[in-house]
Amino acid sequence: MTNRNWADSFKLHLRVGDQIGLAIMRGEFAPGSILPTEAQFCQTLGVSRTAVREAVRGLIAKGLVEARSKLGTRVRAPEDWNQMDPDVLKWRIQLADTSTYLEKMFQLRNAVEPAAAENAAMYAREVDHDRLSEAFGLMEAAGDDNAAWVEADLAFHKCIYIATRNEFFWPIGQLFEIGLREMFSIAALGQHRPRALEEHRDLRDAILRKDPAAAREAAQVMLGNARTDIDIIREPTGTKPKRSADRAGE
Amino acid sequence: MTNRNWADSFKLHLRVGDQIGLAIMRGEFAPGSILPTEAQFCQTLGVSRTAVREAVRGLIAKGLVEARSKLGTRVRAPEDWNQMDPDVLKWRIQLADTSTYLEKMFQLRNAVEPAAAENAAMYAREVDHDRLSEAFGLMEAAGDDNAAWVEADLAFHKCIYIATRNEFFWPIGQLFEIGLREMFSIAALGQHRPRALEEHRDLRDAILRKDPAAAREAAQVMLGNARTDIDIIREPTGTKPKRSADRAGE
DNA sequence: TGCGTCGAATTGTCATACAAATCATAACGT
DNA sequence: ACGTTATGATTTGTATGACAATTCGACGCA
Repeated sequence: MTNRNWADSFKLHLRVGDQIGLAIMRGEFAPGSILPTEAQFCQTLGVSRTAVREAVRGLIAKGLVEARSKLGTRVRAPEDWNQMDPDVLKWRIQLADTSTYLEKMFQLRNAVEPAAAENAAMYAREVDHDRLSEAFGLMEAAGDDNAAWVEADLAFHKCIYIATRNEFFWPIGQLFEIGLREMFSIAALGQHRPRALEEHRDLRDAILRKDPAAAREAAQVMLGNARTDIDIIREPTGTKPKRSADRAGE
Repeated sequence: MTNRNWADSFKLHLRVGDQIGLAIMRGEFAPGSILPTEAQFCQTLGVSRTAVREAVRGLIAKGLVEARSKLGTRVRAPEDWNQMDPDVLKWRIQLADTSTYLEKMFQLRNAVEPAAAENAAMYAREVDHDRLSEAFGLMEAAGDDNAAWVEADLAFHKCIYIATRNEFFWPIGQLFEIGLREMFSIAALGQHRPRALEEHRDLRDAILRKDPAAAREAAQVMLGNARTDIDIIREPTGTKPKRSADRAGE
């Protein structure tokens, strides 16, 4: 079920969409400008017009471009294209400077996640409690397996967002999930893990006993520490995560 | 041609996408199930396969469905489809119960908007200040023109989100903009407007003088008042939702 | 029973043709 | 000379038909 490259490798129109979308976000086609005609893309990329058109349909759906007869397909303003889209996000990560990206993501996360925890404490149902406990169990069981720990961590936070029973929180959790997963292949938070585990336990307990204030508090503590951990990573002194993403921008 | 009610989207594939997307969100096609084949849609809707395919491309881009050979196009789980997409949002609004929708939106808004104001106070550039002042000027100048006031109000808040200089805040502002605009066609003005104008002025001033704490405070005050007005709407006494629509825009 | 093979169904891609929209330009009338 | 209208050209939109790729299911065979 976790096929990620499936979208990239197969389906021609998705590959084409990837190419064009990335080119747009790279600034190769400036906002407001008209990008090459379908026919030109056909020739450039060596594919049929159908493929190009279907790719462009995807970009239209993501708000990156708008197409009108005779005028051509125009690149829309960056404020208009829908930043939460997984693909848009993926392209952004491939191009962004890692540190500022992290900074911005945490700005939003600091705003949202405590509120999400609060709402989760208020509105979570039993199935949410079960899933949250299960995810926490996976974190406990992760041991030295970094990959497992990261996955469990992400699952834990996703549970919180879903437990809010508010669909509008989901995509934000998704944003962090995608961002963090893309950015760190393996996180280097090893020495902080016992403390992080305790913080997660506090948050889980607060949600389970339906204590919104405590949940908010626990989330804030957790985020504060996570933020400093990130700052540690950003220092060139410690172990550096593999930074494969930010190179694509050059 | 089957449905003549949708005059906004000329393009056939967009109308088709609207129909199918709405049907999916209406639960007509359950998550995990396979929806009718392209050929069947062609016959049902009386359009060519091209139109259906391009419509489905849009739905794929929005995460609503995934298509694989022979298996058909499967409806993905609701957590997977990308809730921030303007169209998805629009469909949701058309189907949602208004009061719970408002409630959920404000849960998120309470979390995000004070933080956005804080960030705007810190990171706004001159062009942002100008645009914010301009939008506020439009609000002042709106007078008795309700439509103008609502538009100016939405523009004002959009300015704040953009002034954060954090792309991840944008789509959330977009969410509110779309939601409020779709929900209330044109709002009747409330007697709250003078107070609302003052609150907006406070917020603007705090951002202009780069005072994050004050900006956060001002946003919270404004949201608190808007929230209570919303609560009035939710009274089952049959009060018209239109009454407080303009307050909801804050 | 277990296995491979083949066929059918469905999406994926291609090619072509024409329709619709719209901009540029030329022709026309006043 | 100027504005208006007709015409044409260009680009996207839609339709249609064909074939490829993939995969499920059923049949036949050992």
